[in-house]
Order: sequence, then C-alpha cells, then structure tokens
Amino acid sequence: MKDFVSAQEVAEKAGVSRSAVSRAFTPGASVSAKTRRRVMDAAEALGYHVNHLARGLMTNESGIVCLIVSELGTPFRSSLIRAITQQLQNSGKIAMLINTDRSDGSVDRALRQAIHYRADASIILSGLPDKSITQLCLRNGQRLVLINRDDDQPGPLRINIDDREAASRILTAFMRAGCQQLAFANSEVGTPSLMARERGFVAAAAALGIEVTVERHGSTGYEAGKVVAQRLLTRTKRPDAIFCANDLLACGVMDAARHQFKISVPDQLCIAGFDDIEQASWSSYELTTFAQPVETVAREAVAFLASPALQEDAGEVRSLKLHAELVWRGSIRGG
Amino acid sequence: MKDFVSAQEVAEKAGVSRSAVSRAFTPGASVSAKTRRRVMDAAEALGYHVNHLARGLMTNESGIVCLIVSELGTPFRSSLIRAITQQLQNSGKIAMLINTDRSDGSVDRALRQAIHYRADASIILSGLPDKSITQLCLRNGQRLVLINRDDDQPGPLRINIDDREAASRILTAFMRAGCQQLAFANSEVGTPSLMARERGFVAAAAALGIEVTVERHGSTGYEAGKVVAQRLLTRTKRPDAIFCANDLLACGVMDAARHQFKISVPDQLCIAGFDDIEQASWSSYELTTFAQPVETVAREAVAFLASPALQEDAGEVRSLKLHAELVWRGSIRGG
DNA sequence: TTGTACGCGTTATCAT
DNA sequence: ATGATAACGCGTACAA
Repeated sequence: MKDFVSAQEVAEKAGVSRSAVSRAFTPGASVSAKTRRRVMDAAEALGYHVNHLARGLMTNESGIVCLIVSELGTPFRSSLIRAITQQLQNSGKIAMLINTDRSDGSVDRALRQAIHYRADASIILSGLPDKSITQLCLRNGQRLVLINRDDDQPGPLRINIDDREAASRILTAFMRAGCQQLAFANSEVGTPSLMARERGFVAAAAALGIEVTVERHGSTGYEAGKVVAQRLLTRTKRPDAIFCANDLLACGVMDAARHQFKISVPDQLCIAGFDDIEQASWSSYELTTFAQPVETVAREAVAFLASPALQEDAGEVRSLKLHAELVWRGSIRGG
Repeated sequence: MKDFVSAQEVAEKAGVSRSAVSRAFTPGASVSAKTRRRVMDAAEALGYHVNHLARGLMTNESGIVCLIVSELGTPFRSSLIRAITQQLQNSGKIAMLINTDRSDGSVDRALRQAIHYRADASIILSGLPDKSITQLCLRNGQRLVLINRDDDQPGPLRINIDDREAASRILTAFMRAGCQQLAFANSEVGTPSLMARERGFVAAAAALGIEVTVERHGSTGYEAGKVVAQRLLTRTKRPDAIFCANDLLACGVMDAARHQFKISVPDQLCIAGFDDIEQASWSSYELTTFAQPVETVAREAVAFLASPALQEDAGEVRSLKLHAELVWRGSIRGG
C-alpha cells in the first residue's frame, strides 16, 4: 500500500527545496510566483496534500474541535450539531464527534480523547465533566464551551438559554387562554436547563398563587411524554395546560391526550414545548414552543474559539444568556 | 498558556528514558512492572496524554475516520451517524464529521480534508465523489465506504439496501389491501436509493399490468411530501395507495391527506414509507415502513475498516446488499 | 529490560 | 526570495 505523498517528494519533482514547498502552501509567505507555480504543478501531479497532523505538531494548532454529545440522534441535538459543524468548517476548523452516554466518566473519557488528538477546543453539549478534567483541558490551552450546562467554573465559555424567563412568558400565555389547572411535564434526567424550565414555571405560577402539578418520567423523549400524560390526565383535577420540558415530551403528551384520552387540543388542553424541533411545525402537532437560537449559539461558540487567546483568562467567567423566541402555533388557545 | 505535557517531561520526572515512557504506553511492549509503574505515576501526576497526532506520524495510522454527510439534521441520517460513531469508538477509532451540501465538489473537498488529516478511512453517506478523488484516496491507502451510494468503482466497500425488493414487497401489501390507484411520492434529488425505490415500485406494478402515478418535488423532506400529496390528491383519478421514497415524505403526505383533504388513512388511502425513523412510530402517524438495518450497516462498515488490508485489493469489488425489514403499522389496511 | 539514535512530515529560524 | 537546519512528540531498530 503506497504511502502518502510528502513535501520532500514534491520538492524533488519541482526542483526546489522542502522549505519552498512549505512556503508555497503557507498563505502570505514570501515566494516568487514562478516557484509557487512549479511547486503547485508538481503537487497536483503527485497528489500532494499538506499533512495537518505534522503541521499541528509544529504550530500547536491542530484545527480540530471536539463535539461531545449524547443522544445525538435526537432532533434538537442533531440540528445543533449541524449548525456547529457548518460554522466550524466556515472557520477552517474541523469537528471531531464523540458520543457519550449517561454513564459515569463518559464525558471525562471524551475530553481525554480531545487531549489525545490535541484538539484546539471542545464543545460540550451533554453531561458535565469533572472539575479536574476541565482544569486539565484549560491548563493544556484547550478552550472549552459549555452549551446549556450549568457550571460555575471559571475558564470555559458558557452559553445558556434564559429558561426561567421563557417559563414565565408561557405561564402568561396559559393564563390569557384561561387555563386553571397547570402542569409541568419533565423527565427524570435532571439536566440543568430542563430543571430551570420546571423551576421557572413553578415559581412564576407560585408568584400568582397558583400551584403546578409536576410529573417526571424516564428520559426526555416521546415515550416518556406519553407516560407523563397518562399520569397527568388521569388525575381527579385534570390539567388544562401542560408545559413540557422539551418538544419530544410535548409530542408524546399531545398524542396521548388526543388519541388515548380523546381530549381536544387546544380546546380542552393547552400544550407548550421547548426547542422548536422540526416536528413541532408538522400539521399533526402545530406545537407552540420556544425556538432556541441554534445559529446564534453555533456562531458565538465558534467565534469564541477563533478569538485570540486573552492572556491568563483562566480567571474570567464568560457567560452568554440567550433569548428563546416564542413560536406561536395552534396548541394554545387565543394568540 | 502552558503547553501540553510531553513524554520527555514524564521521563525526567520518572527518572527513566523517554523510550521507556513510550513503551509503558504501548500495549505488549517489554517493560518491567516497576518501570511501568513509575512512568504511569509520573504521567498521572503531570497529566500526560499520548499525542495521537505525533503517533500517527510514526505509525501511519491516525485512528481518524471521516464521516461525510449532508443534511445531518435529518432523523435517519442522525441515527445512522449515532450508530457509526458508537461503533467507531468501540473499535478505538474516532470520527471526524464533515458536512456537505449539494454544491458541486462539496464531497471532493470533504475527502481532501480527510487526506489532510490522514484519516484511515472515509465513510460517505451523501453525494458521490469524483472518480479521481476516489482513486487518490485509495492510492493513499485510505479505505472508503459508500453507504446507499451507487457506484461501480472498484476499491471501496459499498453497503446498500435492497430497495427494489422492498418496493415489490410493499406493492404486494397494497394489492392485498385492495388498492387500485397506485402512486409513488419522490423528491427531485434523484439519489440512487430513492430512484431504486421508485423504479422498483413502478416495475413491479408494471409486471402486474398496473400503472403508477409518479410525482416528484423539492428535497426529500416533510414539506415536499405535502406538496406532492397536494398534486396527487387533486387528480381526477385519486390514488388510494402512495408509496413514499422515505418517511419524511410519508409524514408530509399523510398530514396533507388527513388535515387538508380530510381523507382517512388507511380507510381511503394507504401509505407506506422508508427508513423507519422514530416519528414513524408516533401515534399520529403509525406509519407502515421499511426499517433500514442501521446497526448492521454501522457494524459492517466499521468491521471493514478494522479488517487487515488485503494486498492489492484495489481491484476487488466489495458490495453488501442488506435486507430492509417491513415494519407493519396502521397506515395500510389489513395486515 | 533499558537506553541511544534516528526518522516520520511539517513549520520556524537563520543564513545567504 | 531561497535553502539548510533545528525542532515538534512520538515509535522503534539497534546496541548494551
């Protein structure tokens, strides 16, 4: 099996030195047009491609950014990954994808991989790394971005959605629709953002002297939504408004309500979700929900990676709180 | 900003030679337990991690596998990516993710990136690379896997689903349900697998002397399904059976039929899809569809990468044709 | 078993 | 503008 072509071979074929080849491929280096031309021709003929691994060895910049994520098959996650990889490519970086599960140390192992491959940065979409690992990454000059994670360690950039504010806004919408029995559908996962939505909703209701029935089950998916709906809709005081921690839960809740309990949405029951996944706009759901500013999240994350390293910024706490836009559809009365 | 820890530093701290450190991290190397212990302790204390980039420089194995894919936010694609990344990680490899679009040369650029990073292999889920690029990859010892692509170049492993056979199976199901007016819903994308389903369906029907109405529109998504349905269901001879090129189209078709045309599924109209995405099982759809053996695809792809390089295998044509399982739900009468 | 010396492909530095 | 040489961090043949 033939090896990759090296700059050495190109140099020989072009009749120049290795350094000339290197310069020809370095933007803004001082090479004569003639030399550059001869090098490029030879490179093309031989099928030469700069070895980024070796380059990274010298420059200490691999161009690699690690995406650490669990449940990557989920609509919201995959759309976020799409946006981020796209932005990364536009910035000349490349994404490494590492799948994590809920097991202990899964994220830590992923970050170790990031270090192994000398990733310039890691973007964590799921789970939370151990403090020691975070420090290890930062100490090695690796930038860190935490998306929708709740962590108070200094160093990483944290990008969050203002979940509490959104929760209080949806409460207002429910009240305006004349809802009386409020409920919140959640999973047992307990992710910070999911919990913030729950707490924000409960708190906002409490401020109005209203109690909220909270039900949690399983992971944050469609099936869990069905189970939660089953529990909520068989209660003696049946809810007429359910705020769901995310759209998948909401779809499950809505389907259970309609097909299993023959409850009309939004006439008898108002439902709201979170994320604005594609399915939320499908005719069968027409789900009123909050759109996370996916593109903005991706842009900010990548911009942070590209920004010049402020010296000794390890002490600074960078945090971004983004606004979720309420997308009004048909699952809440009025509007 | 501090640099990464090198084997040199570990060696000094442990009071051994640098090669001893290297050996301590090389499985099956000859190191005394005592030395290994001292090295490991020092490494742990310093936070040392082997530099895979430099290692790849020596061994000519980066451990990197490129995943080249478009429309990564789509349910089926993302589930496939999930399965593959999982399998790769289990094999000690790591995935690089490259997003492509439909523009010319997008896949070629992605493969060039794969070469830049000296990926051991590339798995192509979307588009089709130029023959010259394919040859370049193979010549450089990079393994290639084409999933659901139609390509007759020798060298790469091709994994396909038997679309034609599936299409003829679903025709049988339609006939058994007593359907008379057959239609096929497709996009204008013209991907080999999509076209194989269309042609297979049309051909199987023709063999029975039945004509199929084919309608194509836009990209292979939900909205396109709605448009296609609109066209099909306003025809004078309205179809009572629609086979859709994939589940997203099918969901769009079904929603349009029910909500827009007040047509009952499956009583007045039978619908089938392809892929068995999660949404197909949701109560609002209960879509009868074909499940692609995602796990098997991923396993076979990764197994091929891990298999020892047969000498001069460039001439051999490796091809896998997998069976799609018919998942029977409620969108076709009978069953 | 352990250490020395070299090479992997690249960029950076320093002459010229 | 160009070429020679060092250095990056690692694996390994070879010698001890």
